Amino acid sequence: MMQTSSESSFNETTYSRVRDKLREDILSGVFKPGVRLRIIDLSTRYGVSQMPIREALQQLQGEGLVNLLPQKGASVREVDEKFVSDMYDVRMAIETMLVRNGVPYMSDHDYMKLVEIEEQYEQAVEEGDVSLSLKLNESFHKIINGLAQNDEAMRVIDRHWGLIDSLRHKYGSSRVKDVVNDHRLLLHALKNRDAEAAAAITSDHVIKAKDDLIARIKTAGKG
Amino acid sequence: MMQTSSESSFNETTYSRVRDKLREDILSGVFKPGVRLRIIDLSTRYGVSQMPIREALQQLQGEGLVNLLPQKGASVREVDEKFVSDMYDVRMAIETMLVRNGVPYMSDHDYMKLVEIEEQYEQAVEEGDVSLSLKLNESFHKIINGLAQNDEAMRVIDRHWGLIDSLRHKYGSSRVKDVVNDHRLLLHALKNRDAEAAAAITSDHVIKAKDDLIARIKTAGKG
DNA sequence: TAGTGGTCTAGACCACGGT
DNA sequence: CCGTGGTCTAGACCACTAA
Repeated sequence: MMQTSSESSFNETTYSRVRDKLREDILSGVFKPGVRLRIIDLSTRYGVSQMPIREALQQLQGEGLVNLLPQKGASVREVDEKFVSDMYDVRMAIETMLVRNGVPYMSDHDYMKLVEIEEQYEQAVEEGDVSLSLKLNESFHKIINGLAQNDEAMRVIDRHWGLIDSLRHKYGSSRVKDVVNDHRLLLHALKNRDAEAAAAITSDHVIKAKDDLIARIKTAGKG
Repeated sequence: MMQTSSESSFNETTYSRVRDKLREDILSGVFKPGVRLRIIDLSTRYGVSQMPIREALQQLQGEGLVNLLPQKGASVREVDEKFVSDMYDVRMAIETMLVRNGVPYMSDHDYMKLVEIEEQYEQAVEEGDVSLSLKLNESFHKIINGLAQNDEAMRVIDRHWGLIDSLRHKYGSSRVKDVVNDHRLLLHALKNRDAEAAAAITSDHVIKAKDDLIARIKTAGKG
């Protein structure tokens, strides 16, 4: 059997393809939190031998999506309330730092871009386009986080966020109105180049998002 | 050839052994930042075949110690001034959050343990035992960071810290006196269960440590 | 168009857990 | 003490690079 011959995507290895597909399968709920991931099963599922599967699992462990125990096997990361809370606290800490450090580097062009995205975001909210609004919201925060040019910090919050983000899609949000308000406050602080105010608003914003998601998970669990 | 037969350490796989040895070799300077890591070389060096080496490299990439490019190979992570600065900013953000969240959970026993470690620390400093003082300093901060019980946050700051820590050993510190003072201030805030004061002191403490290390790297580079 | 070196497969090895 | 399934080895395969 040839290895990567058939329809070989350019500059893409087998393990990276498996990793991306497996990540997608986990985040879309094909493999739910806690389930065992048997290498042989995955091997037949993705049509490759065992080693590329293992490499993919190693990498997904690095992303926090998978638990991997020597001689024991792999399982999808459990996400409980505490995990969600801990992750949001990490995000809060880092985003607050990033906005505080980033404000001095913000150009007028950056600011105008933010205003533009916020307008599109509010329109998407108005029209009830949940998918688009989540995407625009992500762009909004990504631009702000990027101002400080701290690649390590960006990697930390990008890396372990997949599972949380899938929960946000699943449970939605009950505070879109409030989010819009937070964004406007933040834009106002940014316009004034007020780093401390922007940091305080960001901190508050993330904590409210955390409390909202956890509340929704709780009620869903009871329902 | 048997695989893990000779002197098989209990419950330890080949890749984990290679990973630990390779990490040690990187942090101790056997493989310096930027150097290429050839799988075949490592394969002969550690006396195993190529796959365990690759798995070890995948994991070390997850720890940020190694860069890994598909079809290109691996290299030891470059550490420049910006990397050090970025990592310290991440640490500052997370430790500040941890101490703020942790203070309400601190028991009297925790506090007494901290006082005890600080006494040992100051004595080690007095005696000029650098290795011991670094170790005690680590214990001190680990206890404080652990109060909030945020495993994810702990993982983030533990994970990518190896390279920075090796720099601290290499370049030392010019502010041991100042560190002792910071610790005492911090203990005082903790005694009063003043989370905000403790957070402010922590933030300041980490930033000073960053500036000190970077200054030392700079002067060493010029010297 | 070699040569170098990363990647994949197949099968053997063996740790662990249930019988 | 056997079955299941994770792990390792050897060698083949092939992507990239330098002439």
